[in-house]
Amino acid sequence: MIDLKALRENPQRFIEGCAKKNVAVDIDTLLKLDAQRRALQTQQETLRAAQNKLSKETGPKIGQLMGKLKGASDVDKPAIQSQITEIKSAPAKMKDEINALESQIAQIEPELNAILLSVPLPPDDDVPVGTTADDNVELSRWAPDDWDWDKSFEANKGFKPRTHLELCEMHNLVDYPRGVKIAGSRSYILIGDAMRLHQAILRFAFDTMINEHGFTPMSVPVLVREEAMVGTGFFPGGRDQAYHINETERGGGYDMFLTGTGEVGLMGIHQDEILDESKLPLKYVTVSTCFRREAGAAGKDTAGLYRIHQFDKVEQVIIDVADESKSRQHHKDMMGFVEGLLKSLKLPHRLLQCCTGDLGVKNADMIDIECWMPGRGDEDQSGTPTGEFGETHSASRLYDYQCRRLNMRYRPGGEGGKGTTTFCHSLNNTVAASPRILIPILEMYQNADGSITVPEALVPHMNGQTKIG
RNA sequence: GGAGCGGUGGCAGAGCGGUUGAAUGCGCUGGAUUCGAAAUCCAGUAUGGCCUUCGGGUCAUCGGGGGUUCGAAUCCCCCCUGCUCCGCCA
Repeated sequence: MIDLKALRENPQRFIEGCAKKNVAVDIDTLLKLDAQRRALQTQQETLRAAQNKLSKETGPKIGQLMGKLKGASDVDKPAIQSQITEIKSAPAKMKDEINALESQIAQIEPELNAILLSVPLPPDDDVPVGTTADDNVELSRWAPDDWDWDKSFEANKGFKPRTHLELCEMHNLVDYPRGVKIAGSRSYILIGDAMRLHQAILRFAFDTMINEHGFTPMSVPVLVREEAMVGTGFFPGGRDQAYHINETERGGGYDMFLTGTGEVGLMGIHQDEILDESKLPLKYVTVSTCFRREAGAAGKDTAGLYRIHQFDKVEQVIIDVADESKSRQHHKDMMGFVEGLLKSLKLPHRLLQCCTGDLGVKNADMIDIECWMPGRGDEDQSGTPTGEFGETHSASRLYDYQCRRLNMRYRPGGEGGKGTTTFCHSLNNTVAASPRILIPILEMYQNADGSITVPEALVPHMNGQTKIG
């Protein structure tokens, strides 16, 4: 959520932000509703103040008269009674006026809040303006010494690549038909060494974050309330993408949603809290199962392990003080952790600066990390795929957008400090999402005979196994 | 699933229809005392919104929502949540 005050002071910044992000939000209506509400609120509060003052005076009077009434003779009672009625009538009349104003405010608020929640965080000025993923800009790329970007897979390795689909079939690593039988389209079953490899990469990524980068490991809920989805910024915009469990109809007090990323659980931990500044930054890592409906992706990436409804992901999150330069540094650090991981796996990859149109509502900046996947992309004349980058990671810098929604704050100056409470900044980045990351691993580590070498870094997590097939 | 008891400020914990935004204690901040410290004493110490001539004013908030009342932390209803006991399951 953006700061309504900031919007009032500089609406142009947000209007431009919407344009850059290619998001249509009616800022004018929002400002109009906000002005209306404030005017009504001021009126109402003035009346309330008068009412409060009055009832402070009438309270004791009524008490006195009530006492009198008890001891009064039947002759005097009606007179006292009418006095009480009269005293009561003045605040009662004000109450009607206040209620009328309140119902006017209540009429405005739902629309105002709905618009406010959908106003995107303006992108940072150094994010290139663009409309689609085609406008994203490559920042850098890395490959091990034995990989030449200018050459095809075959020229690099001396044999034609098999796609991960072919490799999985060859070694009986994935069972799609049975996955679909159980759970419908985009479902799969990882078998044997594929499941071991899946667990190995997750464990390797998780351990690296904990042991080398000082992140605190967490297990968080993946089945959450709507509040957590709204708080983290996935709702209302991404409602279609989440699985919805209708508990209300079954007698529950609220519905539940399956999270599409561990970010929701991690960020939800400190919702509504005022954090101790001396304990910041908080660095959390989780491994969790992620659920995505992939609505609107019909027909896209239907084959293989690329776009699936359920997967597991190691996710990192950093929560720190509201300081742009610190946020920027964390962002770099978090990408550095991932690059370190990919380098130790010897996976060719690149950093891709997402353009404004590809950022999503909640990010000021987002950088994707894409791994080279030899089995993707167009085919050459001989029917061999020419390879393509595929997104495997996404690093987001959100400033206070998420923490404002989550009401997550800290007090500058520490406990007992004099500063006013301030919304924290938050960032998140994938560490490893599997099985998608298995695609580049299987394809890059395949040998001429179709066997797959286990990446050295993962061997310890595969009980010493060095080869598949 | 049934029964009972709870949810109050950073924490602990009173209040159970009328100057109670809330006693008291702890913690924290400032000051006094001291060569310094401990101890003691004094003062201050919730969050958010709106208005502001920037001195302040004002409204809301005692788990959440609704209701009763001139007036609700306090009474009623619904929901969330914690604990204890019983049942059920592992």
